[in-house]
Amino acid sequence: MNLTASAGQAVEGLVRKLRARDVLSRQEEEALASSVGEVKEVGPGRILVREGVSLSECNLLVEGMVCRYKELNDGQRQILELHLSGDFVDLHSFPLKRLEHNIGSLTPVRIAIIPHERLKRITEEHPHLARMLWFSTLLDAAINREWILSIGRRSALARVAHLLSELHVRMGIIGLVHDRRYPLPLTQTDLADATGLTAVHVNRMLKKLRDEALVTFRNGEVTIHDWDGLQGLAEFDPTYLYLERRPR
Amino acid sequence: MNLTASAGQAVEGLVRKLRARDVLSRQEEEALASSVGEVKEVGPGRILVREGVSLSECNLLVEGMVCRYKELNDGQRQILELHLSGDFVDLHSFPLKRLEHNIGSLTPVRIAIIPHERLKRITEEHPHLARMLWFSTLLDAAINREWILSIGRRSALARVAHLLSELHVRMGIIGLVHDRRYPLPLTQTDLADATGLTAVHVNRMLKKLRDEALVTFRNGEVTIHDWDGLQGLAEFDPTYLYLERRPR
DNA sequence: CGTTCGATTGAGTTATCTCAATAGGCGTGG
DNA sequence: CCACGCCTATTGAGATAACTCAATCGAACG
Repeated sequence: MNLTASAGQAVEGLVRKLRARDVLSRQEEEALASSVGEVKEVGPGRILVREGVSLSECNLLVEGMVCRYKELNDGQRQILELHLSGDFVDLHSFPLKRLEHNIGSLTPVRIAIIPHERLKRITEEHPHLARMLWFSTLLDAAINREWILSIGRRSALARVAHLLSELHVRMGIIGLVHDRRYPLPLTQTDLADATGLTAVHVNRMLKKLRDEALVTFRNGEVTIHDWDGLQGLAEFDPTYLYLERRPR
Repeated sequence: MNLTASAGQAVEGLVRKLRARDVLSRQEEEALASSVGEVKEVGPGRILVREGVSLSECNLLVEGMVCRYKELNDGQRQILELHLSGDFVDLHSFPLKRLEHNIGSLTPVRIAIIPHERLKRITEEHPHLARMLWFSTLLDAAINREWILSIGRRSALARVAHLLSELHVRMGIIGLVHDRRYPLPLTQTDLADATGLTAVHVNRMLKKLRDEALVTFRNGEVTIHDWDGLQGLAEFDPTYLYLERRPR
């Protein structure tokens, strides 16, 4: 059936992400796919979820890139996390019922909508799958914590290097790294808002990373020249991404 | 029965925390209490959970204060979150199976141990309670995100003010604020590690907050002199603590 | 009563920011 | 097809928030 096929496609990225960490049964995959409601397309630079609004459905990112962010009164923005295809961007709105931050699209995106009602049923009928979904929200929290360390204690250069390293690994998982390159449709201002720096300073750090032949970020594409050197500089250790498969 | 009584006491703080946000049935409370295994006491400055170690139980903080933290190679430390009585400190180890950061005691603490096996049973037999536990891990994530904003974009003064504000509210929930004062058994170095600053600079910021008659932190105690002024300076808005009770 | 740890303060340093100017790329409309 | 305007990237120069180093002081502790 057509609808099922597209629902299957919609959850494909998520399924791959979960399977990288644990065993997902056929029934569980079906339960996920059958939970997908509408699939919609949204342009870049749009707010997908606004802070404080009462929610009754979640957004699964099928294609494109989105970010979560908060702003201060003077207009300063802080990006809290970047999301790639397959990320269940605001799954946490299911237990929380609202978000305390915004979610915005950075590129044109395709989004699968999953009603909270369906998720509730999953927690009742598929406890193991529910635990995996729980896990995936905690993976976001682990990324949040690594960013706290990064912004709080790493130098500007290491912060940028760390972010590009994290994205390299996460892009790799979803098959978007080819020949040590991956797409990164961000401006230097976005990068600054993600690292707690200024756009001007990010520019200088990128130049330095380029000059030291570690990475290049240009024209929306990142090229890794020296992965070991980059990881070393950033003190990047991917264990916080919980990539090993679980025992059992 | 004696054991039940002490288990009831052990989960009391958590129960209060959950009840501040949703309805918790008698059976659910019992299910929680009956999940408590050992209750143990640990001295200050000890590591309760070490990063990377495979885990099969969680720690519920009954009394005292603990923190999660990470360190860089050069010894710089970043505190990721502070936990108070009633916090289910490493509930996230249930889905994650290991942590990517350390958990250390800041004071003498009393800890209730809850085996993962019991939690698994809760997810199978008490889906609503399981969702509340999920919620409580996401509350930590919300705090993490607010810290990212704070460290990334607030001034040093506002960062310290924000942290003292957050703790004021959280201490209030568990009944530890009396007469605009609450206990805070941290050194200025700890505060620095939580805010991504230097101990020296934290000292100066504390002096400034004192001089401006906003807050005083001295002898392990915080006194709020001007709550509105403090909140204003910090741009502190407690909605990220999800304190409203859920509809239904 | 010496030792240690945390708090405090001064003085000089530096990483990062701010302001500002220039240049490149790209879309739109004449 | 060119010209204009806008957005992003780049670079220089000067400003400043936060850091480092270092000395003093007080309280706790054995």
